[in-house]
Amino acid sequence: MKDQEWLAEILQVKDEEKLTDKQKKIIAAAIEIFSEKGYSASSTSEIAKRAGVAEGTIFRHYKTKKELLISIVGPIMAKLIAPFIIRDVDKVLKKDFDHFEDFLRAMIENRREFIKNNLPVLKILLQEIPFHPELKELFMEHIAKKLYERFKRVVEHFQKKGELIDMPSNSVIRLTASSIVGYLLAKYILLPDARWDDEKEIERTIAFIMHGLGAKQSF
Amino acid sequence: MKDQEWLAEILQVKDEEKLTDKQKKIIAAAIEIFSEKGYSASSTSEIAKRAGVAEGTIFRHYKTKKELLISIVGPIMAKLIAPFIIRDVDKVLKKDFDHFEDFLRAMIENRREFIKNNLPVLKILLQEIPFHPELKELFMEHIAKKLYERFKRVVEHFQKKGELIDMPSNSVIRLTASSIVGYLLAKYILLPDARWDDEKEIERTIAFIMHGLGAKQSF
DNA sequence: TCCCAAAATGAGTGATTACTCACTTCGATA
DNA sequence: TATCGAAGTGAGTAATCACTCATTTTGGGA
Repeated sequence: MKDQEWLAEILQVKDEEKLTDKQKKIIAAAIEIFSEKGYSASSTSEIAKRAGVAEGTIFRHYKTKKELLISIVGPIMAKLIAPFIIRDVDKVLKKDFDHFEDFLRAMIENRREFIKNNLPVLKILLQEIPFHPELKELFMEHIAKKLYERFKRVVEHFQKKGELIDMPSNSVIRLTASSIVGYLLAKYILLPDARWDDEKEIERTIAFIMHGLGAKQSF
Repeated sequence: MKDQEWLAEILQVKDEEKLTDKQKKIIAAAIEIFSEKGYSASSTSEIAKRAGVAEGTIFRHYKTKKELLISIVGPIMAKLIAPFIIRDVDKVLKKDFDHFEDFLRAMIENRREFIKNNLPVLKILLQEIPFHPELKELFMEHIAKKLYERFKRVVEHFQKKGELIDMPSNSVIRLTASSIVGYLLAKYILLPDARWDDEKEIERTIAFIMHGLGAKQSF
């Protein structure tokens, strides 16, 4: 783990709780080990050892191992959609962006830093969601649903403006999200060691989406 | 587990080994439990119990738990690229497909059934690849690399034909794969319970790719 | 300096883990 | 039908698991 900016970021979320020095070390160690071996294959004894802490200290602050997982992975979900909540999307639509293209560019730029800084935690989230129904519901109900609703309004706004193709918004969202998530997944997970000309790749991705969904033709 | 066509499919690969009845039950149980709880959280005792077999029987056929995992997940990789190996891609290009579009359609159609029948095993593969270097290398070296090479030749073929945009083949592949994998992931993993008008969604996806990468303009 | 609640400790708990092995059962062949 | 290697068994093993708790250490206010 060369880079530990994510620690600062996740701790910032939890600052209100005034964490002990050892608590911070526990969280840091847990993130490292969970993302290296997966939640189930990680033992509390190993986390304690890497944190330089007695095993009992972990259970003083977290009743169970799963509570430790959720305390790590929960806060990241809120931050994931924060920029879509804080500024109301309607205002964003009417003032800031003349074109869908600009909206996409701003969104990618906005979330890129966040993803880079929180990569290990996002990896854990992605890995564990299928196996923890509480996590899945937390994500689906409070994150995916809201993200979907807001994105849908953006899409329909630009469809009415005649900028986007006349296609069910579900499909527009799926195709747009696939392209963007595909880029992020390739860059950060599949081929993290490859050389990436990020600016060009992002522009290619945006151009691809706009040509694919532009309102030149109908289906 | 309503549908168990995948059992027939994976056993078909292993037929040469003349598996015992109990061996088949072990494999079936292991696939179910691995895909339900993940490899690490699955115990050999539970697998034995669900297979209706003594725990020792598992270790008569597989030295370790990990060997059982690999015996399940390994063969599926070969089948994943089989259609790209059996018929040489060059012949496919020169005879069967006049347009990139037709190639995409045939590829999606071809792999759809396979993915449907092998979903639990593919889920296990996807989940466990990050944590098992042997698996990762097996996949990267023998599957991803070959798939990439062949796909690259297809893309460059249609670029020379003037059908595809003048863009680095890496980016063309990334954008195409994102769109297709995005559709399959959404249909089978993210929203398996939603109603899908598959024919329309596939046509939308292909049209999206062709408009996005068609040779009308250059970058 | 004393005090005390919160923080931290680490030996100890029973349960569960992957895996072993001496033994029994099975089934094809001679 | 007798034989023999492979298939199957299940009690047993040491190690490790998440978690507990009586006890000690710590740090800030009086």
